[in-house]
Amino acid sequence: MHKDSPSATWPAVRRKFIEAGGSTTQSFGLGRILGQMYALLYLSPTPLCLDDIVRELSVSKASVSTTVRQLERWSAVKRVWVQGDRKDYYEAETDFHAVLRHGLLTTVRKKLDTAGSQINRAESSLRETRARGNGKSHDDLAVVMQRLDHAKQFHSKIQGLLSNPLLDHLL
Amino acid sequence: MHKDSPSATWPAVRRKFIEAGGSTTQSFGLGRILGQMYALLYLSPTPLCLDDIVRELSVSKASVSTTVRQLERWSAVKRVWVQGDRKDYYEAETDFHAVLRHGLLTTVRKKLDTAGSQINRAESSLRETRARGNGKSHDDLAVVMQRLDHAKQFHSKIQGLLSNPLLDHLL
DNA sequence: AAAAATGTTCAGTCTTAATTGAACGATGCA
DNA sequence: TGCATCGTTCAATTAAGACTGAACATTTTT
Repeated sequence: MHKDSPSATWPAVRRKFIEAGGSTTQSFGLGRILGQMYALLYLSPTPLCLDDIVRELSVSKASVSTTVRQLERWSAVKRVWVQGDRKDYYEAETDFHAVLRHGLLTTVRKKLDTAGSQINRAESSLRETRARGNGKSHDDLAVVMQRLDHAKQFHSKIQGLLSNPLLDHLL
Repeated sequence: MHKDSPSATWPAVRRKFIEAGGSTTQSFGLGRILGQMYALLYLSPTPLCLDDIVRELSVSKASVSTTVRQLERWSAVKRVWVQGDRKDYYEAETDFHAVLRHGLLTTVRKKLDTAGSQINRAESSLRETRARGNGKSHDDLAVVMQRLDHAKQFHSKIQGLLSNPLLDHLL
């Protein structure tokens, strides 16, 4: 009998962690590189430049360039200045709370917005349709209207929750 | 000048709504059919069988079969019995609260779980590594350890939040 | 000014995962 | 039992979008 990982080397541990970050973001539908890159920066005690990242993750510079800007938009990483080097250096934002609020929540909110406006459009179209008696029985239309209302109501409840200051408190 | 949609027909309104559902779920990384199917059932005053859905969405029966089971697992639809028909009929669960809790939250929780266990594994590996002095400066290792701890802490905070009864209250 | 270094953009490739078609097992029916 | 109806499964296809290579714009260095 032998122990599974009796003594992992530091680079091995790091690689594992980065890989884990990648598959996590991948499982959430964001790309793999996003997570790998954030993990890499998160474990790095010093800021890294684009080519560092290219080297560490062996991905194209194009990917790094676009992904780093995505992470920046989410305030998950920030650009930092390094003495006497014109390269751009990046470090991870360690305040997850800020990342979540500024990045994830606003993204979700945006998607829910477009969904909501489509519900509204459907509802008002339907209201017009109902005026003229189009094919559908009156009872059926009533059911549908009631459901659209229900959906609208739920939608705004969620929207409210996502911008509820109480949520910030819980985090 | 003319009004944009002065009088949409009922089938047109419905198609729009279904399409909207599809693109919403798609934008969240779940397939397109999932949303279309739920939207269809949600607007239907009566339960539908698999072939109804195949006809309405013009998708393969295979897709309908697998997707309906996914929706069922999330308790987003439920199977209902129809007098003297051996086909399976389905209707939408209109209690979004239940769907969210039973479907979405458990899914997210599961993904966070695997992420969390990977953080833990990394941390304990690193603890071992630190015992022997492997390459890295002691200060750097300290920073990394501190960050892994920080991540672990945040992770459990989120896990807690997701199973917080207070969350149910807010919904 | 030429060359090098750096970051960005975009058309094209490649990977992942959604979707399908066809074969199958099961269940009811004549 | 033979036939029809349903639903499921799985290998294969297809579509979506992640990722790349090469060309480019910009700034720095020689």
